[in-house]
Amino acid sequence: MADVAARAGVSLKTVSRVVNDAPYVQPELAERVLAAVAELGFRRNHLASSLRSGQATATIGLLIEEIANPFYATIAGTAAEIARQRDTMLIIASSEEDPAREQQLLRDLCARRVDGLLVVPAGSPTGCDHSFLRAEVELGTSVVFLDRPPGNLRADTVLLDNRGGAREGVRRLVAEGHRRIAVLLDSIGVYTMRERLDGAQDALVEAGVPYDDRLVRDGVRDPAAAGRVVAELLDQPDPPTAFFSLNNRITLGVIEELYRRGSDAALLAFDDFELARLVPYPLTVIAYDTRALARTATELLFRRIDGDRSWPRTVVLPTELVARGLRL
Amino acid sequence: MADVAARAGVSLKTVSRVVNDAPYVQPELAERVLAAVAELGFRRNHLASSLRSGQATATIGLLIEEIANPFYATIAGTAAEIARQRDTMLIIASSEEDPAREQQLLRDLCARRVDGLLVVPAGSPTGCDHSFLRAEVELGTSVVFLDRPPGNLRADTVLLDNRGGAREGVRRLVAEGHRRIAVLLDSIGVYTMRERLDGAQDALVEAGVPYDDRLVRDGVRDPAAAGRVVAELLDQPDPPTAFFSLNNRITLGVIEELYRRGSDAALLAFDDFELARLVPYPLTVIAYDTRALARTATELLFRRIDGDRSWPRTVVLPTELVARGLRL
DNA sequence: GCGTCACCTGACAACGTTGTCAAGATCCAT
DNA sequence: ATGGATCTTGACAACGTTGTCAGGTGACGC
Repeated sequence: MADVAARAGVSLKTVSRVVNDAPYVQPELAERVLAAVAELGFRRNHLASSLRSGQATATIGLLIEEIANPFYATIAGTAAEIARQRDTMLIIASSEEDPAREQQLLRDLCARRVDGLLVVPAGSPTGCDHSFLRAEVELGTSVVFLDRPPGNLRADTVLLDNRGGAREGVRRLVAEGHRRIAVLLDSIGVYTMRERLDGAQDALVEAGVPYDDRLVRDGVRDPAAAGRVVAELLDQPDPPTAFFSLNNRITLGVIEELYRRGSDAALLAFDDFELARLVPYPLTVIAYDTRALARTATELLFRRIDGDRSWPRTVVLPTELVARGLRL
Repeated sequence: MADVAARAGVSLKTVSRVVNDAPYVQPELAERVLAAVAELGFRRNHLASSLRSGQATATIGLLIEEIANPFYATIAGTAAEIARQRDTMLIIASSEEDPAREQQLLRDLCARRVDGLLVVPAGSPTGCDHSFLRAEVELGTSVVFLDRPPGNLRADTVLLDNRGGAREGVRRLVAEGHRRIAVLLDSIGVYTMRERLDGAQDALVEAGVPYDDRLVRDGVRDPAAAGRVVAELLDQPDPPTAFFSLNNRITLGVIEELYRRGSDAALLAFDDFELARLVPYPLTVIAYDTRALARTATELLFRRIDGDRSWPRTVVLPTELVARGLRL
């Protein structure tokens, strides 16, 4: 910048004014400055700029579990889109469900002085503790949680109606006459899984269906494991007549095994997925609007960044039952 | 930091030494400093730090077309993973196939003084011009291109063997006796599409199959459009006996329409996808290792960041034909 | 007693910006 | 002419760090 100033024969401050198109610069001088900028290939250093001005790095951080997962990819895409409308860059970090790593990444993001943070808390058996963020929040970093609530911190939160959705879905299974419903889940440590399981139990209790906890299988981490669990459950005496899969990775494995066996068990699955229509087994999915989840959270975040100091709010978005799959 | 220094009764520099655990600090002083850090909730300002030290923002930029697309999400996830091993953050930006936006985003990333840039160039009919990056490269920002080559710039590039893969696939169709092969593509402006189409033509030419350009359909932007194009082609006299879909979004629409009609046309498709095994129509996919693509590019980038000044290289990764889908 | 060396500490400037302020120029209405 | 308002410019300090350098202490060998 000093070089530009020298070349244009003006002061540093005038160059600064021109590159920020501030008022009160003679057109002729501005032109000289712009020429010098072009010749020298000058580019404003965003770091120095936001260091000086204290706030406004025009960057927000997004902390999710895993970028490659379509759910989080959709969230990231939506957040990036809204951020771009405000010329804000998005730093994405993955915690891989590890609370320690989550904390480290959040601290690092704060050290980079992001304007705000969108956080999907890492699931953990002990429950996450986000109280370390309080200092940052007071220091001016806005934080919004999505998909899962924070631990030990009051902040804006956007959730899905996991419990209500699961309840509705299982109600339908019960209404269709199912009494033995197997539930497959990834990890009971994760908030959304607990909620969905609770919703299923709500529906069973209200219908007076006895609860058989041998039908609930935790720790189903991937499609292959899901397939094995389905096989095992179907091979036992008095097998389940319906399956409830609590996430879409599990759903894939369940479908494959049910299709392979030509089973006629009912299938209820949390999470819609793009190819659900083309899958060779009929199922009911509990769908929701992932983009709306991300949009709500990101807009809430920007409202905070813009200075909204009102009381933190929690938004819960609805789910919907949708029939999917091919009836071959 | 000044507050910490005051509280611990030491100089700024000593605090700096402690928080960077530099040598030559008395344990007792270090302890006092750490106590002050904890009490005051001090957090090092990464911006100021990298401003001072000139280089090393510990941040890289990734420019892709669209985060929500699973292909790019996989790339982003892989890049983030490798970056994290080096305590580097990842800024992700989407160009949405718009070269002007791409240029603006790349300039912005450079202004943020990222250590390096991973770029999937935006496809455009006119071909992209990345010469504006030359100044940045000379100024010290490393750049690696992936999936598509840069325009007017010599830089490391990691590509897939689009042409070879398409050639192999179409060779197989021809070997099975197909003579009328329809090709559906998104946009001929995109490098990968041109290469794949060229590969298909290579195979036809070498087999002496006459080329009917009414069977090549450009501008197929989404699954619904693909379905309509398939319907139209099959309804005309002398319909194609095989379809070649040049990307996976098109493939979904083609499958749906072929399945709906109970067609027996052969289907060849570029890009594998997770549910390909469960789709109700047999197809051959041209698969490749997306993670390897991203890994190669990211490792190349870090080698450059670490000071590798050797001649820019271009890496081409192989593709593979895989049978997918259910034969109902 | 003196030089050498390793260890420890702090003053100061610098990184590249921009906010603050003061001062000069110009214009208009009194 | 005079006062005031508006426009235009630049000197300077500051943002929060860290590299450089100079200086201090103590131990050791001669």
